Amino acid sequence: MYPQLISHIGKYVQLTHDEEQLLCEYVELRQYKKKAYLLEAGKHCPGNFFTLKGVTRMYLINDDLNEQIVQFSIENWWIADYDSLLNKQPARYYIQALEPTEVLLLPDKNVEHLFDQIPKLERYFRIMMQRAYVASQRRIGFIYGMSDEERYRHFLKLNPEFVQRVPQYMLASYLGFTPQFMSRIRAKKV
Amino acid sequence: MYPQLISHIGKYVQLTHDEEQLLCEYVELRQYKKKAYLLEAGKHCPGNFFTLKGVTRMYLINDDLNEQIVQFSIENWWIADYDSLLNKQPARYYIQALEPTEVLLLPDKNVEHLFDQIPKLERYFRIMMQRAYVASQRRIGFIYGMSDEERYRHFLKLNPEFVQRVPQYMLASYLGFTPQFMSRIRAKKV
DNA sequence: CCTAAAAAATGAACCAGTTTAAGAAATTAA
DNA sequence: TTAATTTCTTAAACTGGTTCATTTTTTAGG
Repeated sequence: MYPQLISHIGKYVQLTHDEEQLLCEYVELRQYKKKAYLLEAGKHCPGNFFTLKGVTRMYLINDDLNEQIVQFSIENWWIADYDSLLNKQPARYYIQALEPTEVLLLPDKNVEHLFDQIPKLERYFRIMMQRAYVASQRRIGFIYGMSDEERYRHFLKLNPEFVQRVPQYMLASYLGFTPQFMSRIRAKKV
Repeated sequence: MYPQLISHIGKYVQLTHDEEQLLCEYVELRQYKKKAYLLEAGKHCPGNFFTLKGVTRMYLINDDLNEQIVQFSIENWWIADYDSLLNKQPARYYIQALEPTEVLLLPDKNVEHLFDQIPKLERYFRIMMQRAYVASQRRIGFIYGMSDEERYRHFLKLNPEFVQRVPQYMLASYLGFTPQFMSRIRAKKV
């Protein structure tokens, strides 16, 4: 049993004890060292990862051969290349552990069969997808509505823990500007 | 019965005739003149809109008091302020008809009861949310991976119909730059 | 069909953020 | 504990895209 997962799901839908049991048999515990890859571009995404402990980043290599981070995940977040899962195609993204990391993998294989057995899980994942979508829409709003500097300060205010856990140049990549520019902003802070 | 909706759903899940019937009783046909609002910021989003005919834009007013378009919808797309729906809070966005537009409203009220009666609908909307999320993630990738000019040309190539149907300054707003800059790009095309 | 209003185009001055380059500081591995 | 590597900082020159002001074209309605 994985109480951390069960309790997260419990915030959205009420599973019976049997359903919890069934789900926990279905998921798979995986551990990664720092810098290890949960997923590499070109491979098929094996399923949906729930972070128990640690931090990961999801990124792609863009046309200029730079790494562009699209998302981080920390404890109690789901992360996956949903494009790869939905359209059964090779992943575009890398997912990499930035600390020693422990995740639960919900394999995509037969997942619809699992959902047939536990329809409440389908609701749970509908809500997770909706939340992810809303977060992503908000991010687009921030990108267009704020200057890079405002967006940096805003991110800092909302996610102070984060800044301790990931190197600054990765934050710069996530926020869409250069480490040099970030350094300039930080120097200004006085 | 609304065959256009039923056939769209049919691409993802198989409903029985009774289920189709039940769903169609649940949705509500609405018609809007050009420039009419399906939703205004500050009000609660009444539910999920499925476009039968026409075009709408979804936008917010940013800190500089400019309209920032976050999304368009055309035939067979769902559109809503999912943040408002999910968190039962007033909408941040406006949704406005750009042509005479006909939509089906799936009211949010009791929608979970409807999903209990037709669990396959929950799967359908999970998939819709996942698709929307993927699209939104891709858009963030484009924003960071391409210059404004590249993004404009890329959008044109993928959505040629669109350019005929919406004024250019709205496209510029959606793509995140000024109408003046867009004009410059277009002039260059020779 | 004509006019007022809305949308699109143009040009010049300007600025937020990039690029390039070099060095300093902090981590990591051995 | 040192060498190697990764991360952070600083500064000057540069550029993609904005702003402001004006003109031209298109659209809608009486």
